[in-house]
Amino acid sequence: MNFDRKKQIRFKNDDDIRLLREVVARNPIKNKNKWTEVAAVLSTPMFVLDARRVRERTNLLIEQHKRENRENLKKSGVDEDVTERTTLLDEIMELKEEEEREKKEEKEKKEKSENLGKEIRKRALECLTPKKDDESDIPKRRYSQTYLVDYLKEKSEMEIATKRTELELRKEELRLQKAQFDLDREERLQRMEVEKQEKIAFMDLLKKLTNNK
DNA sequence: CTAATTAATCGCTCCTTACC
DNA sequence: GGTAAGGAGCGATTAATTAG
Repeated sequence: MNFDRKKQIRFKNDDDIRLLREVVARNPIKNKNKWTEVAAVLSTPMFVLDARRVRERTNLLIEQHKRENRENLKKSGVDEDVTERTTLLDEIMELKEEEEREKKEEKEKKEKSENLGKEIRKRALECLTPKKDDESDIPKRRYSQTYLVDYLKEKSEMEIATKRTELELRKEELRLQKAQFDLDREERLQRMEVEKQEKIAFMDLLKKLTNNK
């Protein structure tokens, strides 16, 4: 028995929607401290939340959403209901994926440039270390200096070249990502619109039927 | 009603980041 | 280098909800 444990706060569907809206609006995936803001916005005296609670609830919802998607797919492609709830969850998942991709890329880039630096330094060092005596017809100092200059030149050229290609690649990637994202969003909105129209048509039909009675 | 299932809380640990 | 601070996730425990 633990007496200092808080009373549990259960999320209702409305609460979930409000939560998901805030998460999409503020993107705490990218700015960790935003979890606090989200919690502050959603908290009322009756419904007290902290950043951790908000984060854990979001994760739980996403887990459930993923599970549902998997199951729908298995049951031979039942389309998910197009509701605000699922739309929001999809968007949050995209935010998460985007963040992950960015982190991975950053890491890879860092490693790459580190390796490049190491390599060049190593080679420069090799050329600076004294050779055996039998090569001494070339003055040591001159010998190493020219090589050092060469390597420095090589180094900066390589860096500029790789940076340029990396930048172009990155730009292209971003463009594609954005295009895909916009496409997805457009598709979802359209689906929602179609559903709304169908609902309206259905209601009209109902009205007609009842009036004609 | 009780048993089973699902969700919330919390302690702990691991990771990253900032600072020395 | 290391280490303090804070975020995040995992798992055990407990509480609430649902099924039977």
